[in-house]
Order: sequence, then structure tokens, then C-alpha cells
Amino acid sequence: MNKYRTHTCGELTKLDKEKEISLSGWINKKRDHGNLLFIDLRDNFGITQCVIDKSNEIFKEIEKLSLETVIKITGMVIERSNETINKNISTGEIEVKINSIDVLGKTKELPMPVFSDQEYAEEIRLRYRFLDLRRKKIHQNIILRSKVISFIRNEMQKLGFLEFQTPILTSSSPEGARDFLVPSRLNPGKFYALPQAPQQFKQLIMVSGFDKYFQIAPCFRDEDARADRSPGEFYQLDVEMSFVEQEDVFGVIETLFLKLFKTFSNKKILHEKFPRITYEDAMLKYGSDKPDLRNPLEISDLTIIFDREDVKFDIFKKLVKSGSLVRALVTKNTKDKPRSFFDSIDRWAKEQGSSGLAYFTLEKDDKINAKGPIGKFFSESALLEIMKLTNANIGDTVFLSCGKKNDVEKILSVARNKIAEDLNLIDNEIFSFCWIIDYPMYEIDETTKKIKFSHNPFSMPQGEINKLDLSNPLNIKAYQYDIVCNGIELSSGAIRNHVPELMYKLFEIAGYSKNDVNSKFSGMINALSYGAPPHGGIAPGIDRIVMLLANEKNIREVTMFPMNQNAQDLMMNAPSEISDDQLKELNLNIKKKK
RNA sequence: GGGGGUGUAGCUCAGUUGGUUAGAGCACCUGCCUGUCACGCAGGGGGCCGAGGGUUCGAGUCCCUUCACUCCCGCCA
Repeated sequence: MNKYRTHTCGELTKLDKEKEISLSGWINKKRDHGNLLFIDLRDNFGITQCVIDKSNEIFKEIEKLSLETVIKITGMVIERSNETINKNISTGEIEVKINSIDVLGKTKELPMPVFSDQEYAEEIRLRYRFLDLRRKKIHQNIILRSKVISFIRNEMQKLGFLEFQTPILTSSSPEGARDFLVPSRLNPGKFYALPQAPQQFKQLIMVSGFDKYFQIAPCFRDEDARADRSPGEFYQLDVEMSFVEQEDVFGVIETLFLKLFKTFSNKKILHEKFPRITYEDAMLKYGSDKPDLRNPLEISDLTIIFDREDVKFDIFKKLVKSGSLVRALVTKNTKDKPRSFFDSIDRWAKEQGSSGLAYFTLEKDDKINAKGPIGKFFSESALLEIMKLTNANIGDTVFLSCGKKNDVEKILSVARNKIAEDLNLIDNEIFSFCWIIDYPMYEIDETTKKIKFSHNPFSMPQGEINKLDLSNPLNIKAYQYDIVCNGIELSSGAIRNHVPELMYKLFEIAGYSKNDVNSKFSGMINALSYGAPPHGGIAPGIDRIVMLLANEKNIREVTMFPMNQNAQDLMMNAPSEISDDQLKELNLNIKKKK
């Protein structure tokens, strides 16, 4: 085809036998028999075994080439004999008898091997990302990511959405995450911010009358990393639609996700119509607003049990009197588990910073009784009531947590995952999607004790716009929703508030004056005053979707050039210091530390 | 900002109760080997045991400080 190759390393078969061909690629592996040498040549498309023996005068030269050298070989395709076929590779029926080679790219000694399934320290992988990316698994993950993004683009266009770009240099917003800031040379002392999401722009696109928009949008947030959260930057499938209700948004995403996940994975989808779970229910039953529905364990509230005369567990009773809650997790048929199993869970819970998990197992001889450290505190009729409230049966174990609502929710949520893992209750061959709906508009800030927006301040409160009762703000629910898969939050979204007068009122509750709103959200509030359509949308995280499809637990495994946990790019050496000249031009001074 | 884990050869790791000259596999170098596909065999080079301080006759090992990577909490509308 060109001077480098006639074929790729993944395409030759016995149909090509006797052909004179050329291939270019990396030396993946050598097997040197002294007078006979095999070279596995690798490119993006596959691996082809090439062979040469000492009868060729270049044999000695080839023998010396080190792994990962880039070479071009020319030679003839030979059909392999039956005993020597390699069924593990697509080109395993043939090999190429080398005539001549050209060295196209030499290599220094490798800091990490490419041909190996071994796991390596993150630091070395990130510093030599270009080597890491040659390795099979992550190479395939990145290709998957590309295909997923193309697929999404294609489907969104088919669903009638238009793709637009929005500015990268924009203005800082007061709500939410920390901004990345960019100093302005032409406007001394002023800064751009990189968008945390194109939130205001996508709403402006609706006000501009484009009806349906999407974008594979880069988002920038200066917050600390997690395994499923890149520091700095990530991508969202940003979606916004005009003249829609919540269910219209759900419809689009369910259509897209079902197609997407069926196309790129063989895992079963638990509910094809994604369950709608209210925020309140989710917090009660799962202790979390991102429940993993593959996990069958559910939490129930047993607070009222500890008001009973025939329950003598005084520690909990006292706490309940002073406002604490008691909630329970039930494990099915665990009566024969050794004592160490329960104690290790209790110990684990204490390590998580809770006061531990009390437990008892339900048994029956002549009457029902509870076995375990706290079993003796419960009468038979109290146990019957507990069984009713928790759906527990004889042989099941009841784990109890007592404390403030937030703490109980938190510990039981992680305990639910931990116990399910210990008991091997989670089917890894399933995707369990659900919608979490009816988020409260406001919540109390734990530190300031003031009312603040619990999610997106631009969300539309539920109820008729003209008849909203704003006197009990904590009771107001919003048309605000999350989509969750296997316990991973893929996205938040909302029907937006497109009524400026209402927005002023809602912001006032959170402590923002009309002037605050006008100055901080000028672009949007102004636009909403000139005929805004009702609209709403969502923004699923691309990286997390690919993570699920690639079956990876860490977002760096599906990100081509990620930063490390301290938001540094070890390969490009970013962030880096800049010259005094640059600082001067930007009107900046750096405060020297100490 | 806080808590946990890890740090020994280029890479992945072992290293006992504190005890002589710190080991293995892969990679690299040399030699042998014509059917391997994680080829095999023999030999070799390669170490500030993350860094600094301390305890001790003696520290990879014990103590303190610190750095790096990572996981978690806070944070992420």
C-alpha cells in the first residue's frame, strides 16, 4: 500500500499464503532459538508471528533488536503446519518468513514491560503512559471509549438532537465546585473560569430556540480525586430538551442506554424500564441515593420497637428517647455462620467510625428467640414485630445500627455493600439501572446551619408554579433526578426553572438577594426574561459509562492521559511554574510560601 | 485538611526474632540451542532497602520525622 506496509499485523490468513508482503510494527516478543528466531510483530490491529533462520545473512542483526523496537519487515506469508497453529491470535494460521527488515524506531531500555499482564505502580504507568497504552487491556479500553462516543453521537442525532460546542473560557460561578481559573491578559486582575459543566450555556441554547441539544462536553472541577472521579477534567454527555417533562428526559436516556449497553456488553440489564425510586425511599431502604440494586439487602426502620416495654436494650432505648433512629439490615439464612463472621462485621463497622453493628439471629425451638450478644433483650412478641417490619424469617440475622439519621444511613449503606460482598450476593454479570427522583430543593448546611440548595439551584420545584407554598422550604421537592447504575452515579439532571420571578424567590430562601442573582447569573436570568421555553435535561458521565462497559473500577483505566491523585500530569509535567515574563504580562504576583 | 495501605535491582516481588557478603522471576549483556508462541539451558552486570534522624556492638527489619504513590473521609450544585 505504502512504503511501510502492505498489510496490518491483524489481517493475514492462509488465503494470503505465498504472498510477498510487508508489515510494520513493534517487536512484542522474541523467541530466540539460536539458529531460528521468532518475532511477534504487533500493531494496533493484532500480532503476526515472523520467523527467520541463520541462512539469512541479516539473522545476527535481527537477533540483537530489543523488545518494542519499531521495524518494517518484508517477507513471504507461509501457511503453518497443523501442529504449529496458534489458535489464540487471528493470524495464527500463518507466519511471515522474513526477507529483510528496516529499523524505523529504536528504543532505550524499557522502564516497564509492554508484553505482560502484570499490574504496575500507577506512577510509572502515568509517567510512561505512551508505553502503558500499548498494553493490550488498556489499549482496548481506549478503543472502546472511542466507539462508545461515536455510537452516542450517532444515536443522539437519530433522536433529533443537535450537537453544539460551548465556550471553554467562561465566567466563574459561585455555586458548586471550585473553579479552575485563567487570568486574562487583556483585562488585568480579571479571570476566566473553565466550565464545571455547560449548565448555563445549555439553557441558553434552549432559550435560543434550538429545541434539543447534546454535546460530549469537557467539564472542569478543582476538587479531590476518587477512584471513579478524575481530578480536574472529565466528560459528560450533556443533554438539554425544550417543552419536556421529567418522563420525556427519562425516555430519551433509557432508549439510548439500553441500546448502548446492549451493543457494548453482554451483561444482563436487570430492569429494562429503569425503576423510579424517590430520594426518601432510597435513603431509607439503601441508606444512599446511589443504591446498587444488584444487592438484594434492604434496610428497615425499627425505631418504634425501642419504645416497647418488653424490649430491655437500654442503650438503644435511651438514644431513641433523645432522638436517635434504629435501622436494620437482614441477612437471609445466616444462622449457621460462625460467630467470627458477625464479630468481624461489627469490628469492621467500628473501623468505619460508627459505634458498631449490634446483631442477633432469629431461632425457634418451642418459641421464637433471638441468639447473639443482644438477643436476650427482646421478648417473643417484640421479635414477631421485628420480623413483620423487616420481612425477616427464622434463621435470618438482624443487624442494628442506632444513631442520628445521617450516621445510621451512612453506616448501613456501606454495611449493605460490605455484607453483600462477604456473602457473595452481588451478580457481577448484571447492570442495574434506576432513577432517583423527588430530591428536596433545599437542605440544612451542617456547618452553617443555614438553608442551602441541595442540588442544582436552577431546578424547578414541584407543584403548580403560581400556588407554591414557600413557607416550609425543606418540604419543597424539585424535579431533580439522578440516574444510577450498579451503585455508581452516572448523572444528575433536572427540569429547569425557566421563570425569573420564581427563581428570585427560591434564591432568596438560600440567602441570595435579587442583586446577587442578577450579577452572578446575569447571562441566564436575563435570557429567561425574554421568553424562555420550559426545558430540562441531564448530563451522564462518559468516563463512568465506559468504566461500566469495560468492567473497570478505576477511571484512569478508561482515560487516555489521566492525571494522578494530586492533579499532576507526570508525563507532561503539569502543572508547572511559569516565567516571570509570563506573570508580568498577566499582572500576577506569586506569594512565596514562607 | 484527616485516616488506612504501599515504598527493597529497569519492572514485579521475597527478605524469619535486629546478626556475616540483601535474594528470586522478568528485562538487559555474553555463550549454547532450527518450531517456539510466557521457548529452553549456562553465565554476567545491575541496590543510597524512598529520604532524614534516633535506639543498638550491630538496622532492609525497631522508634520518630518527612516525601512519593494509592484507597477512603471531608469536598465534588
